[in-house]
Amino acid sequence: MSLADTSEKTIGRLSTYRRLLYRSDLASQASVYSHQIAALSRATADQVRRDLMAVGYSGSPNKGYKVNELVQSIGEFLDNPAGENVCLVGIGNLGRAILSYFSGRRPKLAIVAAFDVAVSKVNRAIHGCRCYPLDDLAAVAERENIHVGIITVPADAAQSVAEKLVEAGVRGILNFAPVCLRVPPGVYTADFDMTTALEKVAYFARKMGRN
Amino acid sequence: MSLADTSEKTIGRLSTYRRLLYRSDLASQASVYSHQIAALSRATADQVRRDLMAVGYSGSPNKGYKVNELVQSIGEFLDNPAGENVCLVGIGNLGRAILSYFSGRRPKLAIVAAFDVAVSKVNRAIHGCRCYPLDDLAAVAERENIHVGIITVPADAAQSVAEKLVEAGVRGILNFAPVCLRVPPGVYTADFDMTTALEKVAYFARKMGRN
DNA sequence: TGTTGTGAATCTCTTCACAGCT
DNA sequence: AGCTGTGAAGAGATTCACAACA
Repeated sequence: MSLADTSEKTIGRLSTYRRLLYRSDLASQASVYSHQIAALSRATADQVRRDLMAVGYSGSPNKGYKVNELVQSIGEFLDNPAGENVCLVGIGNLGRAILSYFSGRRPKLAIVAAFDVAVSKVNRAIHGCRCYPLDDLAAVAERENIHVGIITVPADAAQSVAEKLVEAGVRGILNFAPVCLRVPPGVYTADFDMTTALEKVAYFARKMGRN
Repeated sequence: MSLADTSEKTIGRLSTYRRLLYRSDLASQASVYSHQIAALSRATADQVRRDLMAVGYSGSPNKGYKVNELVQSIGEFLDNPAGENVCLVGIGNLGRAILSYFSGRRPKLAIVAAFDVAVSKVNRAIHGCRCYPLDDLAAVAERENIHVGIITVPADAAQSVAEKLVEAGVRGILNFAPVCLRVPPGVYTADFDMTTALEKVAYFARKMGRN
C-alpha cells in the first residue's frame, strides 16, 4: 500500500502485464522472470521490475516471481476489492461492440447498464446488459452503485452526457467521442479517439519507410 | 518540413487540435489564439505553441493563428499527400463498428478493404467497405496500395494476422487485440486494449475519491 | 497590453549500474 | 552465474520566463 502516487503509464502497464500473464503459456509455469514479462509486453525488464515496486510484491532472485501470487498482487493493487460497476451511454455500433467485448468477461469490472435517448434502443438487454432511457441514469446509477462510465455518443452530445454522469456520481469516464471532456476536479477522464489513433499510425508508418 | 523527429505525443495532439478546430465554433472565426486551442483540448497554451513549432506554421502576435491556414498546415505535416488506404482484419462486432465509424468520413484516410477467415462474412460490402477472404490479403493490399492495417481479430489470431499484414506491405498497425504484437523494425504498431483503458479509468476514479 | 516563439529550468520517466540474494 | 530491487544518471517532456512584435 504505497502512499506515493503511481503514474498513469505504470498503471496501464501493470494492467497489461496481468492480462498477458493470464493468456500466455507462462501462466502454466510456477514462476516467471521480469525479462519474460518484458518479452510479452513492450517494456524492458528494468521497467517491469520498476513497475512491480509500486504493487509491493517481491520476487526472489534466481526464481523470479510466482505467477499466481504476482497476478493476485497486481489485482489487489489495481482493482476495487468491492468490484466496480460500469455503465455505457450511447447504444450505437461502437457501444454495442463494447458491450459485446466486456460481456461476461470480468465479474469485478462489469458493464451493468446501458443508456440511450432513443426509445427504440432501450428496455431490453444487449449482450446481457440491461438498457435504459437516459433519463433513468441517476436512478439506475445509484441503485447499481455505478462510479465508472463509458461514453459512445456522437460528439455534440458527449459533454452533456459527461455532466449527467458526474451528477449521477460517476468519478471516472472513458470517452470515445471525438471531443475533450470538461469535468470537475475529482473526476478522471480518458479520451480515446479512433481517428487520432489511426492518424498517428499512418504518420509513423510513413516516416519509418523513409529510413 | 522539419528534419528532427517529432514525438508520438506531439503527433497525437496535433491530430487532436485539427479535429477540435473543425468542430468547434472557432472554425467560423478567422483566427484563434493558442490558449483557445488549449481550452478545447487537454493541453496548455505553452504546449500548443510548442507543438505547432513542429509543423512550422507561424502565427502573428496579437492576432494568433489563421484557422484555415493552421488546419491546412497541420494537414500538410500529418497527412500523406497521396492519401492513405487502410484495411481492417476481423469482421466482428468491433470491426463492423470501426468500419461504420470511418465510413465516408475522411477520403484521405479511408478503410478500403476488410478481411475475415469466415466465408459467411466476406464477398459483400459493410458500411460501403468491400469484404474479402483473408487469403486475398496480399493481392488486395497490393492492388489497393494499402500500407496501414487495423486488427480486430481475437487475441490468439492477432500475431499471425500481423505477420500477414507485414508481408503484404503494411508498415503501420493499429491493434485492438489484447496482445502486444511483435513486428520487424520499420513497422510501427499501436496497441489499444479496451480492458486496460477501462481498468485505468476505474483505478484513478477510485484514487481521486480518496482525496 | 496581450500575444507568439523559444531558450532555459524543471519535472517526469526510463535506463544504467550494481549491491545483495540464492 | 543470473536474478531482484533500487539509487543515480540520463533522456525526454513540460512549464517557466522573457524578448520581439503588432
